[in-house]
Amino acid sequence: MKATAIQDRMLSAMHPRHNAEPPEKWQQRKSARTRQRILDAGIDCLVEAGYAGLTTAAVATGCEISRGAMHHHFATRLDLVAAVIDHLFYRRMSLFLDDYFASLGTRGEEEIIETATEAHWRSVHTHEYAAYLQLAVAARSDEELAALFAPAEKRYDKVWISEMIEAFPQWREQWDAMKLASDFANAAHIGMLLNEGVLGKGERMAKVRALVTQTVAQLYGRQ
Amino acid sequence: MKATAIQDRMLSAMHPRHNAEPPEKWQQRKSARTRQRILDAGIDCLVEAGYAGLTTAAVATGCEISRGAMHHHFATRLDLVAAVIDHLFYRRMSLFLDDYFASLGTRGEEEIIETATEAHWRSVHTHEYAAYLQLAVAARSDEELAALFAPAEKRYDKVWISEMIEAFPQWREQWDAMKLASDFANAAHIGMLLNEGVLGKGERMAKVRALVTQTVAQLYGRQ
DNA sequence: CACAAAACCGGCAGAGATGCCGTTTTTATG
DNA sequence: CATAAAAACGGCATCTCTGCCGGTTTTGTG
Repeated sequence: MKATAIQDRMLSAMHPRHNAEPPEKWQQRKSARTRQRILDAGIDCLVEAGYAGLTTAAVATGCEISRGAMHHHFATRLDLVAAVIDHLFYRRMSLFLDDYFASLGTRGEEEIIETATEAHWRSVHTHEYAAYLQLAVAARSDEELAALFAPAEKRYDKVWISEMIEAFPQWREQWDAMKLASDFANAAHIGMLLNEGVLGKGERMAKVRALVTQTVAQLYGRQ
Repeated sequence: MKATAIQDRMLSAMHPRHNAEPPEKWQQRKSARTRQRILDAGIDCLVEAGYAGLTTAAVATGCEISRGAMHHHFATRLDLVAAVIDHLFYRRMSLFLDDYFASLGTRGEEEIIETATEAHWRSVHTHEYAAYLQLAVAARSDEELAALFAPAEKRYDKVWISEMIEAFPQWREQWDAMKLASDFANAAHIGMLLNEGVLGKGERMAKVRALVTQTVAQLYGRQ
């Protein structure tokens, strides 16, 4: 299906080895598997204990390897952080695309904007997004982290925009509106997530959500 | 002027001793002054090094007192954190009100919504808001902190809503729109702040800002 | 002025994280 | 099977933060 092609292209742009064939030797596969487990554990650490909790010790414990093995894959904490960041953006995009394309099939073409907006709102509630939030805020007060995080974030944005344009060539006249709608929904949904403690998950939040969705729809000239 | 009355009422609701007269004895005044310096240094620490950087040692260094004196005022780190949270919300509201009422005078009554929205956008860029953001995100992965932060946040929200209503009794028919607009602008502006790394400070951000302001205005039936 | 109380000082041990390194186990190669 | 290379292991010194505590200086009181 076409969705897969778009997904592959976007994910390849996010991660060079996205659709590379797995290595032949068992040793290399094992190493890659361990590396993945480390990165997944890193995301867990971020969600459960924040950026300060992303320690080499905690990650090693989290995926049940020794600190020695940890050090074999990532010599310093910052090496680990850099790898976690890449892994995180890749997974974030991957998960969103899976959910979006899956939900596309269940609704009509005329509801595509609502579908996309709702998928984005769901994506904000994922494990991966929680980890992203921790990094984004930590990067505001940690130059070392910011030096790694800012470029990754910009790359994610670039891939997002360029592929959004390629995915909807028929909406050429609305590309500007599309970009603005994306920026707007993105900002609004982060803010709503952060204010969930005050807004709750009931009617008060629903009203804000409805307003955001409606504003997005208006940008596309709908009502 | 009337502004001062509203400000006093709101700030009193945020802080019991808002307009209490300063203590007579020099010792108590000195103690209170030191306490203030500690809390201000705590906010600085949050901004510069995040919640993990809000350490007793760093704060003591920041306001040039000994760790002993620090311990005299706040026995444990958590005591300090609790006090910083209260201080922070108080200052956040205080700064916003100062800015808002000051800018009210410079513009016409018919631009009151734009004035308020712009004041809020400015408030998001303050030192205090940066510290708030660090706490809000840290609280998502730290139960001890959340136990202190969540109630403070809810109290701030409660004061905000009730006083917003008292401040604009003539808009009785629009209270619901007012609350929604407040929630919406709040969420949007946080999100925009967090995405500043991607949106930048130029035209791209300006477009989102304009969209938010326009959406708020529409809620009040304007446009 | 004497005495008490408050405010402030700096050192100590414990806990946890970091980076480093020598060693052992597992897998690949000739 | 022998040997090399990769992967995983766990201990060590160091650093920082924490909580605690005995001692000192400054301010208040009779």
